[in-house]
Amino acid sequence: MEKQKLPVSEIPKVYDPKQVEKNWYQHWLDRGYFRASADPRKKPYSIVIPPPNITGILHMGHALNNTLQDILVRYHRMTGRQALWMPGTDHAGIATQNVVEKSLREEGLTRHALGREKFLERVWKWRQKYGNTIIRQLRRLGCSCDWDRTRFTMDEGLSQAVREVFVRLYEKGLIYRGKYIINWCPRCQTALSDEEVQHKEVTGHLYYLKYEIEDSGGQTVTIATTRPETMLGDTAIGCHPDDERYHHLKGKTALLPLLGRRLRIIQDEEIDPQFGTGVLKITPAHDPVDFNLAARHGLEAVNIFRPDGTLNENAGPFVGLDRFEARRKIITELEDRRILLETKEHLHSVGHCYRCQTIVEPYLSLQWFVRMEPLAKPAIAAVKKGKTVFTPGRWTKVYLDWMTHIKDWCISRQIWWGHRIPVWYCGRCRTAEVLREIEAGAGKRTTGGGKAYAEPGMMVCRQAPEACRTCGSTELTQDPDVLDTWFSSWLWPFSIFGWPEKNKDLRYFYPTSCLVTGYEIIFFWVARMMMAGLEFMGKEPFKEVYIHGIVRDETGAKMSKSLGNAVDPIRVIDQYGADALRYAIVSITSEGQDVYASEEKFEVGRNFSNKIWNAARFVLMNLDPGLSLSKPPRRASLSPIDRWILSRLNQAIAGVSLSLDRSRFNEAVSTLYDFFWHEFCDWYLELSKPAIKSLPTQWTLAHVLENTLKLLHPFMPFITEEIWQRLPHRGDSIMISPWPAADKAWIDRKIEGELQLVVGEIQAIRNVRAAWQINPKDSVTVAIKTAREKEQGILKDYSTTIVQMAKVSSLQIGKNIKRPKESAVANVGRVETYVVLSGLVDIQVERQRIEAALADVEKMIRGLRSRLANRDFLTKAPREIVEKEQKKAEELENRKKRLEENLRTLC
RNA sequence: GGGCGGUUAGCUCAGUCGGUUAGAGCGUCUGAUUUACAUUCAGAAGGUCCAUGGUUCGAAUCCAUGACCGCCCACCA
Repeated sequence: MEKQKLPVSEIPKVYDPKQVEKNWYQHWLDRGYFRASADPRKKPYSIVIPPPNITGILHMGHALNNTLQDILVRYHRMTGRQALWMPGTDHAGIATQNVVEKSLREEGLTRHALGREKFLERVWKWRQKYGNTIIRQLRRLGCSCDWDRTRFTMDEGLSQAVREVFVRLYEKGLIYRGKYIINWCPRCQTALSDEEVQHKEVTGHLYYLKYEIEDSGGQTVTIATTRPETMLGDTAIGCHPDDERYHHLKGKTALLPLLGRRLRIIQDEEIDPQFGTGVLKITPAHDPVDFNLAARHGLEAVNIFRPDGTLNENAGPFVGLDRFEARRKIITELEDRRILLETKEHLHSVGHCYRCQTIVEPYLSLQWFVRMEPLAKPAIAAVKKGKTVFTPGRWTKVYLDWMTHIKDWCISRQIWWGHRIPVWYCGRCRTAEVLREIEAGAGKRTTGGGKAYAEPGMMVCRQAPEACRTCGSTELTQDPDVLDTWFSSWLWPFSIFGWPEKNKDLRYFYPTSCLVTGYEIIFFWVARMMMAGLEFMGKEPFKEVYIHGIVRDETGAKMSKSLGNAVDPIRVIDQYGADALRYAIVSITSEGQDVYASEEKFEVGRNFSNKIWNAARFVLMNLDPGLSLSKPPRRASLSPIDRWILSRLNQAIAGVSLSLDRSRFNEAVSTLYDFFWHEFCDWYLELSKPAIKSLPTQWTLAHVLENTLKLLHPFMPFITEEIWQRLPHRGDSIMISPWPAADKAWIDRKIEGELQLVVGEIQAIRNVRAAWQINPKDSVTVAIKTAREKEQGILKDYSTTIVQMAKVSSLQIGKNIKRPKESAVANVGRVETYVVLSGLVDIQVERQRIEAALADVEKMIRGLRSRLANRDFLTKAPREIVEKEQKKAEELENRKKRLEENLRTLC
């Protein structure tokens, strides 16, 4: 974009982000600055985006997550690394299917009515229409992803990687199929992994039921349960073998109320005698504990639910009822028959579907699983050895705990949108008998020891086979299920580079440098990527995992669209600008803590943008057209004030770089805010006004501004580019300009210290003015004829400057006298009003002021003296601390003397 | 049941290796305006750093115990 330099007078007073953001983003795209490719001359820096769901709409969590990534990428790009940010989206199996099904419902359609193929066409269409919303929104945020490389988890290449991984794991004996209790969502009608179930504490009820013992003359046993409807599937009852209360039940049989089924009475160590009555009803098909007990004791499993959560034929008179309705009916029935003895409130946690919040049902069904333990071992080792580091470190433990107690991963989903399981079955080989055997194989783990799981007539292939390998039949059907969404996401860090093909990008950019994500997907995603990366690439997928907090609203609720409390980042960008949003969200994110977003935070960001804008406006207004930034003036020609701000600048460069290297984003941004606003603008800009015609000062203004813009660029890319383009810069864009290096030669602690003293003096004068209650309107009398004038060196220079600025005048306080008309005074700006004539002092007030100050100083001196008199302190504290304190004490003594002298002269 | 995080100004929060008189933003109050910026500037008020005990010359910071708030994990029938 060729930008005509506006005459300064036409730079608007208020920063307007709209056009600026659009133009510069397009400029960056046009010039290809986001692109990165393998370049052996440079060090790589790579990040893969946590792929947002295609159903996603940018929320504050995304804004935080992606701003942090963009900061890292932009920073490292400027430091000269080959920085790549790989973007992409996730097909989000269940979530997307739900969305499309919902839109079908509005048309009065169901996916079943439509059929699998037609339905998938609809999903693809939906994806084409809405699936890139979030990508567009990320661009508005300013994300510098290499968009040409954008991937989608259902792209052909990534799908191929999925099949490859499935087959390899299968051949290694790490994938098997089996009939187990899994988490079933009756609404989505699919299996869920353990991680996809959210447990919530709810107050339910504990029902005490009376079961009759067979042939015992009416003896009964009382059993406590939270889910009475599952009694219909009971096939046994049990107690702890050492529970003396129930020894008389050994070998007996109980009778199931309502249905009259005969129930074995078993003993098992796993049954807790403390819970309820100590007797457990055993429902193998609907409870994981019971399922295990049943496997040990050879009990039959009776399934009483249909996939949609209604009761099936096994439920006798309750067939067809919904599970919760059935619960109510059964309770009433049991009450009527006096089988329900007691109902107590009971706090327990109930699993909910993470997609639709329906209560999840433990359900016995045939599913595919990944055997995780062998995969977890290297993933544990890699983190223990520090190959991958978590920031903040406390997540290491969370990760390791989960990995150590890892359970097998249920990967099949009974939905249509996703990667179809690459398994085919031969209709001829799978006779009714074979199928019965498979069905009957509940609980038997048929694989292990490196051998592939096998079923007659089953083929696991990378491509659809033409014919059955055993009998040659072409009567083949593919497994109808699809894979868990995360089965493609866990390959993301290498599948996006074209794995299994070995190529330059993979070699150059893998392992990636940093993964930025929230803690809610450590188990879903981070841990599994570690396993996949180590298994298939032989290397950890990232050097660092940066875990940030969750964005909440002011009341602490997790922001979500459904709660209606979400602050829409796009609205914030429209209203305040992307830079303001980015600044705000970073400034409130301290390491790993959850953050609370609110309107006022974005206002602070907008105000900061505007401050930057106006400071730049001032500098540009005063810059000599011939000034060259690349030709620094001789050091001697710089005023002490110039040298002060240059020193401060270099401290800021060092501080910001260090903070970024340590991933302390909020620290970096606050350093910049303080430096820019409270040092550069409040002091330097004001003090530069009298010297504004001086070229060295102009150079300093422009130089400090330019370098601060660079430091700010990763955080606030748009406004920094806009201003930088108006400066006499070199190069095409700030985003590819080199990151400033802190030049130690410029850091001058002496000048900083001395100017701090002067600043202190000015502050003291401000205080005097306040104490005297001088209305500056009346009292522009300005002088700094203090003792300081006699002092040597910088202090004197500085005081002189102020005197010059102020144009000492002899106006008197209290009279409404017009301000002097000298232009110099007008130019002085705000500083002028701070400086006040000494001499015309209310002696009483001044004495009070000095006495108060003296008291303060004396108090501090007492504290210091007692410390310095302490032998332990002198011998045990580090020397530099002691020296610092001694110096401080001296300074205080001097100050005290001055104050006392002032007091004497007053009297 | 296990684990993690938090408790600092009226509000929201920083506070690194234990070391000056504990900071910021917002809010409140007082004042400023020929100004790059009212999306601005100056000033003031406002603190038992959750409690108790310990370590230390020195603790908001380290240790122990407890309280309260929040989160995560677990086969809490």
